[in-house]
Amino acid sequence: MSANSRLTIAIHILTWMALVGRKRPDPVTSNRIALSVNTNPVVIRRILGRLSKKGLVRSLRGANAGWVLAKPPRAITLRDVYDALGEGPSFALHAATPNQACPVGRGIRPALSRVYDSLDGVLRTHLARTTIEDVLADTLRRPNLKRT
Amino acid sequence: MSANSRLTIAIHILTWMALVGRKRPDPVTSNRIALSVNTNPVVIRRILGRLSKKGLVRSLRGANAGWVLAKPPRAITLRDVYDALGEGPSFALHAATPNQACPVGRGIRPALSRVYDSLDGVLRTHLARTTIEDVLADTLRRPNLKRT
DNA sequence: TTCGATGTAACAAGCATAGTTACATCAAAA
DNA sequence: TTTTGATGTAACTATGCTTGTTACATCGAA
Repeated sequence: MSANSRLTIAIHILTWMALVGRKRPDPVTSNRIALSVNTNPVVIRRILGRLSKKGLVRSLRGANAGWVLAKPPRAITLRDVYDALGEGPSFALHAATPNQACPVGRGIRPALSRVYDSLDGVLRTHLARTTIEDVLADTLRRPNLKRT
Repeated sequence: MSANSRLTIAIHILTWMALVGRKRPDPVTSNRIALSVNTNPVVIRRILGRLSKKGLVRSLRGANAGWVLAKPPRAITLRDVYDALGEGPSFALHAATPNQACPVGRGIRPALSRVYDSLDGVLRTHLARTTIEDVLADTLRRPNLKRT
């Protein structure tokens, strides 16, 4: 392990909401979601907060409070989720500034930034090809064929 | 920040070795490399160790000891470097096993694994298109045009 | 007004990362 | 054969991120 699991949790949340939303459109609580994800409701709310800032979900308050999808599952791509989380790039540059007196130390950071930016673009383009609906369908496909 | 910088350091090392190797093919020490990267020689040796296991560099011992590239810079792609480091995937699955009594909790991990594996493939395909020679060329290009 | 959930701050435990010291090992050169 | 300087790796530390947790003010429909 080394990376964080926030994208996984976010997709899990949205996929679960998509499934539940098929039967009733009522808002769901962070508590119920946490039961499926198996974590603390605050962890769920933290991520839902980011998703709501980007318009993927909405929170309702008062009696019958909770969360609802702001778009149909087919209109939410994994790229939307990735962008909503606003994580930094997958690869970090140097922890300490490299030697600026060295030609490589001077020029490597901009060169690598370009590589990493390009990678991020490829990543996001690829993520855009899968929707929450796709993930839900794939998630529900497997458990049925229980033969090994 | 959040990700590690080992890929950055590894590429820096190889790029620096490629530049120095242009003038003389002599082995270079982890100490000299560390001066360009601005870190501790042990950090350099740790990464060189992984690169040598995958045949990208070779270490020489005795008098005049040090490191040399095992291939020309044009024959080393960033995918080779990425693979040599053997880092895990960019996105982690759940820290705690999701609720297996829930259809989503049960099926989401295999579904996401497929997504992440596919992402890794795209990533590596893209990395394969850039060589250390390319990075060196790009690294040396900028510093000359010092106008702002 | 009540009541249950949101939204967020604050803190703890566990890990990974990067840096550092120390030292055994090695092999070419003298 | 001895010297010498660098490799290769273990061990430890400081720092920061991640996740989990408690606590609580805020909100708004019933």
